[in-house]
Order: sequence, then structure tokens, then C-alpha cells
Amino acid sequence: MIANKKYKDGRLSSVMETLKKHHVSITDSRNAILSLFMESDSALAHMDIESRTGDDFDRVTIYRTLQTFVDKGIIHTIPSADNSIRYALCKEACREGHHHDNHIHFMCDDCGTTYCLDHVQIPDMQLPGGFFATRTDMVVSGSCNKCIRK
Amino acid sequence: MIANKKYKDGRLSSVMETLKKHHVSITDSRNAILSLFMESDSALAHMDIESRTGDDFDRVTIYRTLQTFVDKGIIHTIPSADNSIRYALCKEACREGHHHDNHIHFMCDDCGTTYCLDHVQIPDMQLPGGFFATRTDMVVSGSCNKCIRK
DNA sequence: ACTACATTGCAACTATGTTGCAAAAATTGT
DNA sequence: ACAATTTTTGCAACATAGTTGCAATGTAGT
Repeated sequence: MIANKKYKDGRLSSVMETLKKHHVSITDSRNAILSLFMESDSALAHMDIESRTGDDFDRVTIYRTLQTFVDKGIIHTIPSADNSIRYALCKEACREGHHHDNHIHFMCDDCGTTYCLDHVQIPDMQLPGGFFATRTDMVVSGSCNKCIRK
Repeated sequence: MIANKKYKDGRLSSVMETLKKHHVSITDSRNAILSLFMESDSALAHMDIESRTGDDFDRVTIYRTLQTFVDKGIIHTIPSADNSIRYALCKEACREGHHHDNHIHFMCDDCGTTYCLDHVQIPDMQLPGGFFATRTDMVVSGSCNKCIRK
């Protein structure tokens, strides 16, 4: 149904380019969901995607698409203490099976928005002997720059 | 059914002392659940508690007890990327509406155990202008000191 | 021991996430 | 452009997780 649509000049859209780069086949749902991430400047929860795509796609498809994107290094997960994982686009360095998102995340308690603070790196930690880290998540919550003025 | 049981010498058990200190009334379920936390050296998920208490208490009671303990500053939540919040005892400094658990948490990918690394403090972060932090969670995952030897 | 208040269990419900399978679509090679 | 192969999708059914209202029971203070 999609057949690899190109622009007139032969280039693929940046959505499709990204899918290709990460060796993910191109489908309607993946195009639509990846577009949402690329247009959004904040992280998205499963529910955000479900409501923004209406009934274009089945719930299950969204779950599977998100899982595929995580597996292939296109998006990364952001843990939270409120039982709702968010997802956000990875930067260049991530690829299949290997994430390198070592920036901190910020969740606003007022508006609920979750940001990747790309320029704030997670500091290296000295762990006790015998503990070996493969991943570190740092999530700060509080008021974001749009809500603090109120 | 409980009537504030004391030891022979008049002291309350440390479980009850803790409940009193945090202005939480003493009930069977709270005694049992707080005991579990005090006996455990790692964090507990709702499911851990449900399975360790058998059918002594309703599922709903466990949810509400955990929420009460969090609200009153007895335990704190530990976010995770696998959709299962863990809970662990707070140290002295926490009280109603105000948590001060600024240590990092470690989740072992092998055995699933979650630890509070009390001696590893979360470093102060410099946030972008306009962002104000009220809470910081840092969760490291990898292999714990019991699993890394394998 | 009595009263006022808080907690519990139950039932029903909502939300969230998973699995198997047949139909549909995407990719690959010609 | 077509057919063959592989992947993805939607559906249905199921499984797990969390919430709410309410009547019954338990706790705390006097």
C-alpha cells in the first residue's frame, strides 16, 4: 500500500530514511508513529499515540511498533514512577540492541510533559564493588520552563 | 483485633513504633506489610507483597496500604522501565508529604532484585533555565554483586 | 465500654499489556 | 511488473494491573 513513496526528486522522506537506516520495513503505522515522534518535542506515552492516531491502527499494532522501534534503536524508554512509560526519539548513536541515551529526562508535574534534556549528561557514578552497570536512567521531576511562571 | 500489642516490658514493636511515628493507625495489614519491608534488604513490588502475604489481605488493601505508606513517608517508590514500580523503606529523613531519598537504586537484570544503594548519593544537576526540580530518580541496571560472578 | 472515625473486603469496573492466528501488505528476486 | 517469500497487521480472546463505591468491621480517644 505504500510502495516506498519518494519525493519528486527521488529522495525518501526523513521518516522513511530513518526506518531504512535502522533496517525496519516501511509500513503505514510505522510511518505515522515515527512522524508523531519527529514532530513532537517531548516524549510520548502509548496513550498519546493511541489518541493522536485515532482508530487508524489497532492497539496491538501500536504496542508492537513501539517495541520494534525500541529494539531497533529508534526510540528509547523513559521510566516513571507513575506507571506509564514514555518513549522518545534516540539521537544518532543508537542502533539495534545498543542504546546510548545518556541524557537526563525531565517530567513536569504540572503539565505532564516529559522532555529529553539532551545537553544535560548523566554523570558517571561510582558503584559499590561487584555491581556492574549496563544502563542508567535519571529522571528529574518538578516544574518545566512553561509551567514555573504561573 | 490488634489493640496495640506491647512487649512485656512495655515497648512497642519497631513496626508499630514506625507506624505511630508517621501517624498511621495500626492494623493487621499495615503491621504485616511493614514487617515485610523491614525484613527485606531489597525493594518490593506489589506482586511480591501479594505473594508473600498469601490471602491474608485483599489486593485492594495492599494497594491502599502501599499508597498510605508512600504518602506518610514510610516507603518511597522506585520507577522502572519495565512497568513495575518497586517500593522500599525510607530512611529517617522522610515524613508526610516530604521525601528525602536521594540515593541511587540498582536493578539487577539477572535476578530482578532492586537495591537501595544508600551510600551512593545522587549528584546535583545543573538544569536548563526555567526548570525547577522537586525530585530526582536515578536507577542503574546491570548485574548485582550476587549475579556478576556467574 | 462507647463513640467517631478510619480501614477493610467485596464486587464491579477500567486500563494496560500479551498471544495465536488468519488476512493483508511489504520485500526480494526475476 | 509479477510471483514467491517473509513480515506486519487486525481481530479476538485472554491476562495482568489498578481504581472506585459501599457496607461491614476495626481502631483510637475519651
